[in-house]
Order: sequence, then C-alpha cells, then structure tokens
Amino acid sequence: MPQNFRCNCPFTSALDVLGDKWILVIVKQMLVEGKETFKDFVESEESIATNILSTKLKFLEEVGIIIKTKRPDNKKTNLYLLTDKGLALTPLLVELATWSDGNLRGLHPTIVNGELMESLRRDKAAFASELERKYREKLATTFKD
Amino acid sequence: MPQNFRCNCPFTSALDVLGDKWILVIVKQMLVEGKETFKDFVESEESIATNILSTKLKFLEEVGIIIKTKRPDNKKTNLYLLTDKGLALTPLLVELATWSDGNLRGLHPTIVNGELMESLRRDKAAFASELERKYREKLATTFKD
DNA sequence: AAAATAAATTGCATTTTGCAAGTAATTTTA
DNA sequence: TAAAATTACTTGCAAAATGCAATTTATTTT
Repeated sequence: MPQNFRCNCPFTSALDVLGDKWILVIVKQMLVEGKETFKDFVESEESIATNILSTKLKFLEEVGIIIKTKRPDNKKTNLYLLTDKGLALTPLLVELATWSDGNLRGLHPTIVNGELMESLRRDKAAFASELERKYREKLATTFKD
Repeated sequence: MPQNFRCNCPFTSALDVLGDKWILVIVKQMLVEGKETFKDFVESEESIATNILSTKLKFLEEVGIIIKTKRPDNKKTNLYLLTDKGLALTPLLVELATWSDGNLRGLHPTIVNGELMESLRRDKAAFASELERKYREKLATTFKD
C-alpha cells in the first residue's frame, strides 16, 4: 500500500495509489494489449526497466489490482492477471485515452489515431465494456483447467 | 511539456503528462474546491511544498491545462485558472473518485463518504457536468471586468 | 516607514527512477 | 544429459524528482 494516504479525499487517495508514471501503463498493457508475463511487459514499447517493473508488480499485487499466478504446466513463467479491482479501472483508462485524443495532439502530433480510437470516440461506454468483456473471457480460458 | 513522450500510445501519452502524485491533485483543488491562488494551494489539506507547487504550476501552464493571470486591482496575487483543456479533465477526475469509492475503502476506511459522494454515485455524468458548469460560471464572474 | 502577505527561490537531504550487470531457477536444444 | 537459452528477478550505482526549512523579492496593509 502507499505508506500512508495523504488525506481522506477520494480524488487524492486514488492518486496515492495510481499517481505515477508506470502503474496505469502496466494495467493498460494487461487490459488493452493482453500482456501477462514479466517478459511481455519488459518487451513492450514503453520499455520499463526490470527493477522498476518488479517493484510495481509487487505494489499492484499488494493493493489487489493484480494477482500473480502460474500455469499448471510451467514452473518458470509467472502470470500477472487483473482482479475485479483492476478491471474496475477500465473507465478511467478510457478517459485517459479520450483526453489524449482530444487535448494532446497539439503537443504530440504522432499519437495513434486508428480504427481503435475511432471506435472509442464513437461510444466510450461500449468501448469500455467491450474491453472488459474480452478480458474476462481471456480469464475464463486461462482458468478453465 | 514532458521532455519527450515515451511512445505514440494515447493511454501512455496521457500519463506522460498527468502521471504523477501532484498534477491532478492541483487540478482537483481548482475544479472541486475552488482554489485559485498560490496561497490557496499551499494551505490545502494535501500540503504541497512551495518548490514543488511552483514547478507543477509552471508545467501545467506549459501544457495548457491552466493559465496564470491577475486581477486588475491586485499586482501581488496570481490567479491560476483552468483552461478548456483543463476542464476536459473533469470526467477523468470523476472516474478517479468513483474508483476510490468502490475499491479503496478496504485499504483506506476513512475516505470521505458524504452527500457529495452519494450524488456522484447517483449520476456520474450529471455530477461531472455540474462541476464543469459551476467552474465556467466562476470563470465568467472572474473575467466579467 | 514598518509590518505583513504572496509568490516564489535556494540549499540540502531523502526517495524514486533508471541503466547495466549479475544471478537463480527452470526449460529447451544439441 | 550436458550446454545453452529463457524467465524472473536482484544488486550497485548514477541521475532525477520530491520534500523540508530558510531566505528573498515585490507588493499591500497598518
């Protein structure tokens, strides 16, 4: 957990947990890009350092946003998966992308602007529940054995 | 601006700008608590240090989330006000509070839970547009001279 | 003119972030 | 089945960000 929360404000408390450069990037990689192993995260385009990744994964597990598990047939590779608390971040992530889409292009003209962004613009809520649905489906497959 | 963006992902790019402990706390203090001067921010319950505040206000101005101005009759006190780009963060802030409300009480039982949170729970979108409307009203008054 | 206030800046300590290298436990390949 | 490769780390050290306390400058108030 964050050693201690700054105060009792719900906005500030969310930022005590989520307010840093990496936490929500990792959650995005899981939810949007299907990343689930240490290697997956290290190889992603944001290229997080392994020591930071290790620290952040531990923290995410501590606060209950992800769980660490393994496939029964592989003793080496850890799987990191979103919990319900983690999946509940979907609308927040969608708002992040929406804000970028509408307000960051002046500062950063090469932000991606493909089919995915168009579908997000068309219907944010639908986009969010579709992301969530797909992730739950993947969870069901992972745990079906 | 952030020296450089990590990549072209809209989620990650938003976090390149917003992903830290203080940026969105300052925006919240402006939008939700009506704070507008350096002193206001320093005296708020999150008690930000003056050097950090100074740095963050400069950054927020640089990326166009706030503007720095003065009242015509006071040469000392700076006014910091949200731009449209800043006001566009309202839905994101509302999602932060919503996530805290539903997922952080286990870790942080004293998170506020008053009438304001109830109205947020009742209708998130209405809550957001009411916040925005009130802020624009305040802006109109500030600039009416 | 003296005191108080607002908005900083500066110096220094602590913490966080980041790179590069190394390690331990598997798993794959020759 | 021994050697090589892979996964998930940890460690050491440098750089950057954060934070506290004190000081500074420009107003404004008394």
